[in-house]
Amino acid sequence: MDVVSPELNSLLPDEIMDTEAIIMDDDPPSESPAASGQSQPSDDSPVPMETDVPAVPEIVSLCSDAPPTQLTQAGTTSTPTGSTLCNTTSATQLLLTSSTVSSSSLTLRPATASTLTSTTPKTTSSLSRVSLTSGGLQKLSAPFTLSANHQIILNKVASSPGADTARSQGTTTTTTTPGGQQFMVTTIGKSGQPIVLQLPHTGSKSASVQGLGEAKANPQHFKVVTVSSASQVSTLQAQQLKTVQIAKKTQVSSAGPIKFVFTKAVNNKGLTAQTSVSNVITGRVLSTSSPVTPPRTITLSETLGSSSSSKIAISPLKSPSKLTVVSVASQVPNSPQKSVSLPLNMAHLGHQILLQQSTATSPAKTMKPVQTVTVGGVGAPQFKTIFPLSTPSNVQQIQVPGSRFHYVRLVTATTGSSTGHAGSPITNSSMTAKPMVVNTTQVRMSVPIVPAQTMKQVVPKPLTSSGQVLTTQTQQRLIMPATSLPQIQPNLTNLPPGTMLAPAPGSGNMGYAVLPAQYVTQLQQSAYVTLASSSGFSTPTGIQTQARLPLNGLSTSGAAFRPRKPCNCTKSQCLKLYCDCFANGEFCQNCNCTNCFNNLEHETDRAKAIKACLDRNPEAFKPKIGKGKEGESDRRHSKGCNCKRSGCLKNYCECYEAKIMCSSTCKCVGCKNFEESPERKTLMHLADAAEVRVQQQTAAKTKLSSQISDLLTRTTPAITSGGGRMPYTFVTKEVAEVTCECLLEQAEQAELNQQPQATAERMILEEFGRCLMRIISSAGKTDCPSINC
DNA sequence: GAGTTTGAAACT
DNA sequence: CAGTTTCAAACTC
Repeated sequence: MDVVSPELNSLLPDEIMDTEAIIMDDDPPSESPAASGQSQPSDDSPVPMETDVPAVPEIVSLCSDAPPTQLTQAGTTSTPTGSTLCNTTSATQLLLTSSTVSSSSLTLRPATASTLTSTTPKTTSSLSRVSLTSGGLQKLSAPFTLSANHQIILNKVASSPGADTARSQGTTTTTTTPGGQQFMVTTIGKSGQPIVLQLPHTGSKSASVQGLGEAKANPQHFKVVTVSSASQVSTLQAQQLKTVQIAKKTQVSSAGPIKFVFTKAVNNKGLTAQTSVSNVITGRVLSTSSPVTPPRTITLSETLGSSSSSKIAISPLKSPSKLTVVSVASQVPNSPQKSVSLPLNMAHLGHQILLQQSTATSPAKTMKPVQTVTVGGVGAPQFKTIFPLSTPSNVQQIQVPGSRFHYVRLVTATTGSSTGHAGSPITNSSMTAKPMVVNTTQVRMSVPIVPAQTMKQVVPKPLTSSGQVLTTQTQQRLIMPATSLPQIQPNLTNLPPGTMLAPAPGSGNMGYAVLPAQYVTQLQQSAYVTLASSSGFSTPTGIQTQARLPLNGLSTSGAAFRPRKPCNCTKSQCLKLYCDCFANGEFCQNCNCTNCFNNLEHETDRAKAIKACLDRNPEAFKPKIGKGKEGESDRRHSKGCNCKRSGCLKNYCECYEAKIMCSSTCKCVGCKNFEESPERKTLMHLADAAEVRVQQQTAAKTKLSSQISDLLTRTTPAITSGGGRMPYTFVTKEVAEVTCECLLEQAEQAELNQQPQATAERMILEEFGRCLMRIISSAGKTDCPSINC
């Protein structure tokens, strides 16, 4: 069974791995009776991450739109398709992402998809259709408990008979459908906390129990994994966001594995009934791919009128892979727009997040383009990543002085109905399980990005039919790096800025492509984008459109970004910090390096290299030039230079190169890079003078160029018109004849006077000079200059 | 453009 | 942690 191993999970940060939020501790018994009966109060206070998201009561449900105090329709456990998670309480919403591949046996029909988010009683009936290939009964085993109200309670305390007892930190429950599908619910993190999944009522299906080992026999697998959490701390409240993902594993079908991403927002603190809920998916999608089919990622997200958004993420990769998807918000139609501030400190998280953002006023059926990108060279491992089709308006570039990176602020294109408030607590709209709205304008997200340049070595592959992204999501998404890379995991926060971990084929748990954020940006600008509308599921007005965007990022506005100097590495394979590209968390592109491994084709090696660098220096990928101590406004080198011979007045010195003074942190010898240094002042003056010279030269060139252009403009018509002719045009046949006569006359004079030959030649030349002068002088006077000897 | 210098990174 | 080696950029000619 391809499940996140406990060892791997144990490496995940607590912020991510903490599944406490799943527990419905705060849920009133009336709201989740089953949960109350099974759950255990958690003494562990959630570890809020450095975010500003107000806390929201933790609610885990498998479908939305449940009235605030009303339990949702309970169903059978037969929906490994994970179709619906009903939010039984107001606080937290489990965002379901379901996916399907059209070519696979796992087919999700529009009608089915529409029911995914339906919270109405119809959900139950429609869910039966939602079941992917198997509509059979589900087997539930301890600690998988099916409550009376059709809630699946995952008691972490209890261990599944078939499960490995060593998994003390979580339990895994496998549920198998009659059709052979198997879906596993595993809780990662702290034990003793049940997870309550409230399922819609399908009526005819009973739960059965199956051990973990049985899953292997099943051709298809669903993996529900509580992957990670992202908590955000605001001045008011803190919120933990967790993700439950279900990955469907097809055995040998043409379609690749299908990943179901369940997103759950975990609230640590209770909120008022009208507090909106924000969902953030920070989990990983565990998927396996068929060895034959190309990677395929399909994301389906939809929001119905009063339902929460559901998403399906299918990413059949060639090998077990992980994809972190962050769902920031969903929309709340038919309800007052409630905003949720989800500041995500990228630096803190060390992740790259693909922000999914909903438009506040758009109907639930509003589609947000989502980009699926397949990258990798020919024959190289292919990667699929879901990217939002971000409009330029959603990204604000931020210039950080001294930073070698460019930052962007993801901005929500909120509409007038959006009522986002900075720092405002989350207003709960989950009482009705409505999609949540995130005002990302408040997202304190700094994602270092890099100029979107054409990838020399890695070119996004055009999507084929298998690489489409179908989405009904109206949210902007952030893809967070997969957090399960053991080697990198301990230092996730120190990954290269904007790094995203993407699944890498054939590398098992190592299979991650550490994508520079800029690459994502580049992909966003260059990759083919498949636009799909969820309305195809919910409304007839929906359209599915595919738009091909230019592959070359240079053709986009992103090309205007800072061009990076190409490296010339020869021995480091561009996997050492010697390489500026690598040190900046960038892929090499348009470089002059040889034997370069700093690309997606060698993502495994690259990941190892990153890990090695982080092991040596956890700060390796952090900007060296940062803010000084508190009170110091000047930038300063975080580590300081160690110059010996340059006097810190050459670009060998990192301080000087960064145009900053050396500080006390420097260990340089003979430093002259300080404020009062006369050498430095001289250099500065020289530099200023040089700059002035350059400017003057530039201006002169510009002026000269302008004059030449003007001259050509003036003279060109003159040649044909006769006015203002070029000088040579005055040397007509007549003029030449006259001139020759003059010269001959001089020769005759010299001969008559018996002048020496030298004198004769001189006389002739002088006459020729005079003739030329006459020609020139008369050029501007008359059209037919007369030359007289 | 080739060769040298330099200092950070990597290694021991 | 210090000393040495490696490396690529900066610099010089």
